[in-house]
Amino acid sequence: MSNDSVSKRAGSTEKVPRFQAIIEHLRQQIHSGTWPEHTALPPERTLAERFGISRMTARRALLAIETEGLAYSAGRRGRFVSPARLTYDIGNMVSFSAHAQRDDLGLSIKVISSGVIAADTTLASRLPVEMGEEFYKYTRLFLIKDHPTFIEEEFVIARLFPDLLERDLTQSTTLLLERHYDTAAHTGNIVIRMRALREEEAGLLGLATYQAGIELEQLICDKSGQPFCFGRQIWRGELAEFTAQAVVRDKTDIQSK
Amino acid sequence: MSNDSVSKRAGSTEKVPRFQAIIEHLRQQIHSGTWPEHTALPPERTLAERFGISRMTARRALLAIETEGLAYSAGRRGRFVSPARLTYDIGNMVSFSAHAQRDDLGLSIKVISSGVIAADTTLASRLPVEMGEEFYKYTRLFLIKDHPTFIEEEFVIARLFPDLLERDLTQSTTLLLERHYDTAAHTGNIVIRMRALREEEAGLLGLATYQAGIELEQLICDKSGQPFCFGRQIWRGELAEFTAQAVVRDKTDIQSK
DNA sequence: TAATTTTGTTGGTATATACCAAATACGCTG
DNA sequence: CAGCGTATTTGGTATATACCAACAAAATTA
Repeated sequence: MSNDSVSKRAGSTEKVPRFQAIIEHLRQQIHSGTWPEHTALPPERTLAERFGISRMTARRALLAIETEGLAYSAGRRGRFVSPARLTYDIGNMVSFSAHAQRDDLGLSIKVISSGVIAADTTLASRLPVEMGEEFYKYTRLFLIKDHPTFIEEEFVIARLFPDLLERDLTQSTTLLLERHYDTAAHTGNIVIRMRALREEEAGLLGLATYQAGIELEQLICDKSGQPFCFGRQIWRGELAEFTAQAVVRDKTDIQSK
Repeated sequence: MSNDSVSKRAGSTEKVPRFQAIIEHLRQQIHSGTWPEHTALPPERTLAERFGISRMTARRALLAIETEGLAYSAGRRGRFVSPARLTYDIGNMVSFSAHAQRDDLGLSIKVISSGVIAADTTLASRLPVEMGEEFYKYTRLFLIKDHPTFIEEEFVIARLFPDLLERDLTQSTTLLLERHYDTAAHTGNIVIRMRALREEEAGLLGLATYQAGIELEQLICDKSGQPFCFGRQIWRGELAEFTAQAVVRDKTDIQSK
C-alpha cells in the first residue's frame, strides 16, 4: 500500500500533480463500474490516509470529480456516484415528462412555488402581451428516481388558462394544457447555455453555488404560431444531453458572397 | 480596512462564508462594467491582502469566478474578465464560421492537426461506411479576437473529397465543401451536452482540466439525407449559447394515452 | 418500546506556510 | 538599440492544522 502509483519524486521526470493521480483513480473506479450508481465515494479523510496525502489534497480531487459530474455531493452525508445521463429531445416538445413517465424513468415532480405575477419587460418582449398582464408562474423540481435533475420555471398567460394553479401541477404541463384547455404546443424557440447556478437552485439540486449547469429556455407556441408559455429549466449538466434536428435555412447567404 | 463587509463574528447571525463575499465583490465589479472585457483581475495575493484573508481563500473566490465563466485564467499571467457570450444558431448550419466572418466577429482558425484515419466503430455506426474506410480527420481551434473559444474535430469520408487536406483548412468547412466539391450540408443531427474537458482540450482553451465545457456533436447530411461528415466541438461554456427551433413531432403519443 | 441525548463521522470554511515553475519586468552589457 | 541575465510577480501544488455545523448511528432515558 506504500508504493502506490502516487509517489513524490521517485526518479522519473515527474510532473503529474498528486491530486491528478487521485482523480485518475476515482475516474477509474467509477468508469469501470466497480462503484455502481449512487455508491458512496470514500470520504475525504479516508482517501487522504489511504493515499498518504493531506485532506485538502484529497478534497481537491473529490471536488474535481464532482465538477466533472462523475459524482454528486449530498451535503454532509458524503459523495456518491452520479447516475447515467439521459437524453432530452428538444425537437420533440411533447416533452420530457410525457416520455419520462411512459418510459418508466421514475420521474417525480415537486412543486416548489406557484403564484400570479405581472409581466415584466422580459416577458412582454417575448410574448404578445402588455406590460403588467397577469401570468401564472410556478417553479417545479424534477427528480429521476428521487435524484434531483432539473428545475423548471414556467410563465403562462393567465387569461388563457383560468384556474390553472388549482390543477395538479405534478404532471407534464403539455399534457395539462392539452387536456383541459385544448391548447397544444406546436413549435418552440429554444436557447441552451451553460451558466453558474444561483444560491437556491444549487440548494435544490444539491450542488455548490459556483458550479455550472445547463440552462434551457423555451418559448412555446401554439398551432397559429402564437407564444403562450415561456419556460426556463436548469439542469444538472452531467445528467442530460440534448438532441435536435437542424435544417439549413438561408442558403442564399453563402452563394451571394 | 478592518471592518470590511467581511467580518468574522461581529454580532449578527452571520453565516455567509468569507470567500462568498469576495465572490460577490468580484461579480459586482465585472457585471457593473467597471472592469471591461479582458481586464486583469487582482492577483490572489493582492486580493488576500486587500480583504484581510489568506491567499487560499482569495484563490477559492477567484476559482469560483472562473467556474462561473466570469473570468478566465491565462496560465501564470493572471486572470482576466471573460468576453461576452455569442449566439450559435444550430438551426442554421451554413454555420458559425460563415456568420462569424461576415459579421466581423474577428474569427480566426488555427489548424491543430490533420491526417487520415480508418473508421472505427463510432464512425461506422453513424455514417454509411464499412469499418476501416478512410476518413480525413482534422482538429482546429477557433478563436474570437484571439481568444480561444472552441475546438472542432471533424471526420469526413475521404473518398468523397479527394485532396481535402491540401486545401486551406482555416476557413469554414461548409463553404469549402460547397465550393470545391459541390456538396452542401442540408440537415444535421445534433447532440449537446456539458462535460469535463480533457487534458489537451483544456490546454488549448486555457482552462483547468477538471472544468466543464459544452460538447456539440453534429452528423451532417446532404440533400439526399446521406451523412458525409461527423463533427465534434468543445466550447468554453461561458462563451456561447445555442438556439434552435423545435417542432412537435409525434402528436399521437399523447392522444393515444 | 418510543423518545431523547450523546457521540462520531463527514463535509465546509479558514489560515499560515512552503516551494516550484512560468511569465514578466528590469537592468545590465555589448 | 539589441541581446542577455536576473529579480519579481503570479499562479499551481501541497501540507498540517483548527474549528464548525449537519447528519447518522448508537447509547441512554422515559
